[in-house]
Amino acid sequence: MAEMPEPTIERLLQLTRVLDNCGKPTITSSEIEARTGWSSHTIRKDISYLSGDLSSGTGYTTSALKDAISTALGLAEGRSCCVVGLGRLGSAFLNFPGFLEEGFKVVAGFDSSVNRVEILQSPVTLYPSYKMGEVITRFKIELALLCVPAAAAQATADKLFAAGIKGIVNFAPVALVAPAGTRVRNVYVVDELRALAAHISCADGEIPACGKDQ
Amino acid sequence: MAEMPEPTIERLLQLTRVLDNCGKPTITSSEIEARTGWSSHTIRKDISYLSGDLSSGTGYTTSALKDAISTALGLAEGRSCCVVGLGRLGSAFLNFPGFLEEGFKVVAGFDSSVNRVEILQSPVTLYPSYKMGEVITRFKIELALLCVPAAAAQATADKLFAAGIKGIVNFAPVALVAPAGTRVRNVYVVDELRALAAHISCADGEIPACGKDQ
DNA sequence: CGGTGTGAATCTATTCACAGCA
DNA sequence: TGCTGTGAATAGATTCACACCG
Repeated sequence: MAEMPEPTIERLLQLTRVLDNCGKPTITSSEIEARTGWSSHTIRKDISYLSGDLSSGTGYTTSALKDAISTALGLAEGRSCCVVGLGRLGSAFLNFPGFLEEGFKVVAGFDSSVNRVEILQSPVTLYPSYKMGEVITRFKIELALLCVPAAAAQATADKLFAAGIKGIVNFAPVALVAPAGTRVRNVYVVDELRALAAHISCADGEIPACGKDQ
Repeated sequence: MAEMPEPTIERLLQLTRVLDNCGKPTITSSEIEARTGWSSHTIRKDISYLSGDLSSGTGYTTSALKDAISTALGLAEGRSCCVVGLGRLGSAFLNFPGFLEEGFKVVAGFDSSVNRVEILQSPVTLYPSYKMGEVITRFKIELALLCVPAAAAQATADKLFAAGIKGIVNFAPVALVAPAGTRVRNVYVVDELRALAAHISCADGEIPACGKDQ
């Protein structure tokens, strides 16, 4: 079995969302094409990277496919994560049930304000930021949701990586520098709007040169 | 000037974040490499798709580069957008100043609950959902932030596209089907964690086949 | 020289075409 | 016949190599 291309991984990740909402025991590659816009060829190729007994003659068994993606991508492991920066966004994550449902356990929250750490009600244990290193090591936390202000984002990320964090979901509008072997994924709504706007300009021909649609 | 590859567009969009936070009048491709992980070759190639007088002999003039990206990608236009679904997330967007700073104007909010529309305080005019088509046409709204529950997401998206919306930022954990000429960008934190987890598994060698790092 | 700009070469991903299976 | 699975062909993006400019 060959190495999975990066885009394939991204599509398989998305594909589980389609399978969750398809409501049928079986699904064909062309049905997936209709729901995603990816060509059935691409989808079949993507799925061919997985192993297992997936095609019941006609179409794939949705549950088997979901499981295959889950194990192939190492999503069945139940990883620990933490929330860093307990402002409006960060504290909302403390009470969000969706993480557990997908196998992620939020085991700690951090904030530089000791006061806030003491006052906030939360089902997750909260710590002042200076305990980050210790707590991350102790609970073997691998992932972090970084919700601090932009100005503090890089410094905080540095501490997280030093403590052994492997991946950060970054909510600050800043491009973080990250050491080798780690990953950052940025979530910033304005940037999503900008990406959409770029493609609109392109489609309208307002703009000289630009990639094509879908 | 050739067509811009899709990945180039994505990187140029990200690049403005680096330029915003670099604090210098000029920046070289290798400095950008250090801050982003993309090779200086790739960056120079990306920038070569832009037009204008960008390289002052040594390095690029940051402000000129920012402007060039902005015009090349059609981001200088001041597009109108709306918020659909005024729950916790949606109503937070009504008061968020970051959109305007980047040239996006939130001109309407919609919710299926007439009651909620009447009660909510907001700097943005709010409407009941059945007025979506009319309002979107009247104000030439091009973009939507879709913050409705997962079960309502596709139906609402269909109405938005029918009304002429060109791009949706989707916060529901659902893969939306979208007509040709339109775009959807998904923002869902759990999926970001899953992507990180997939790459961790890969790096740890826990998983048979998988793309490589960075 | 230390940088940028860009055609050519390499590497990667997608699409095609067809064999195999229910 | 309609679908999956996969090597081969095409298209696409990145990397390289070198000319060129301050």
